[in-house]
Amino acid sequence: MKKTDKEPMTIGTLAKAAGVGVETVRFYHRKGLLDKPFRTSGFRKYSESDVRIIKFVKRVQGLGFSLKDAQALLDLALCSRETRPFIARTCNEKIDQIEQKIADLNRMVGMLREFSLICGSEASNDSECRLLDCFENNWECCEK
Amino acid sequence: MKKTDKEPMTIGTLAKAAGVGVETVRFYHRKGLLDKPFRTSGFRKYSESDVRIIKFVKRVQGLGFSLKDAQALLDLALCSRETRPFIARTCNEKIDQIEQKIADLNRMVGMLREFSLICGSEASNDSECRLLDCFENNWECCEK
DNA sequence: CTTGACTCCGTACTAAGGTACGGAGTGCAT
DNA sequence: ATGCACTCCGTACCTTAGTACGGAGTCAAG
Repeated sequence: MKKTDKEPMTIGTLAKAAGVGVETVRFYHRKGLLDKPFRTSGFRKYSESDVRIIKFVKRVQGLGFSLKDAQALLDLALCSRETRPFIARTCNEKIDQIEQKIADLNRMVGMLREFSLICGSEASNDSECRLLDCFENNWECCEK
Repeated sequence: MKKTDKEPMTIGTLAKAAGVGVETVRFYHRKGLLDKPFRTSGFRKYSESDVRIIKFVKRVQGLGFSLKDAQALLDLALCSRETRPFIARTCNEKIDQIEQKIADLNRMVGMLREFSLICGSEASNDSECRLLDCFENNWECCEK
């Protein structure tokens, strides 16, 4: 165990480690995504776990979820006998949400593939092909 | 062919048909998602194809894409010999993007399931289990 | 030929998620 | 002990994607 690993960071170091701006960290405090930090003479002090929280948030966000969603996921992070039922329910809701999204994205990819095959290939003729029409026909377009 | 199908609509009729507000239609004009419409004595006149464009945009948006993305998709909506290579490339980029997102979401669901199993079940002990840790370890958490 | 619903336009506002500014205090290296 | 980088705080500003406002013009039914 190296001593340097456990040394508290200032906001700038944290921001750099997490790949965000200092202002973003302050913003996350305002939004309650990060707890009120310890301070030494006014300066906020952070640990590795704060880096992890920010990276987590950024990842969740990158998948198309809001900060509020990220917060909900963070909130179910710790389990105990009391929180278990709530956690189970929240997890299942999240899972349903995500699976819905996956299904939509899969339909979207299928449609794009179809479109690419028909409209992007040299073999195709000059007939107009509208992406729009594909969407309309329940994503089962371009068949003819 | 019924005559009524081809009658031009006013902005309010279009908005209702597409399930958006009148102001949204005007906004889409400003953003260039809808072309400058024909006008009869000042009033914009729309056709069914405008309804389709708006529905398309809304659908694409619902999948987590921006209006800019929607516009790009609209732009490649018509294919011809000249546009084919560009269309194929754009489609494939989009497909890659989406598949990446799907893969991430699948990992996310897997992790949530695991978490739900371990932390949400009555059988589990009181040990701390952090969703965060799961995310960190390449989403292959909670195995033990 | 009036009345009510609809449309016109520019401008302002909202909410989310930051990003920037500016004056003051702090910490540390020279 | 003096700089310079870093931090503090509140406030203002930015973008995206709309939503609302308000005064004026228009259409169409009675």
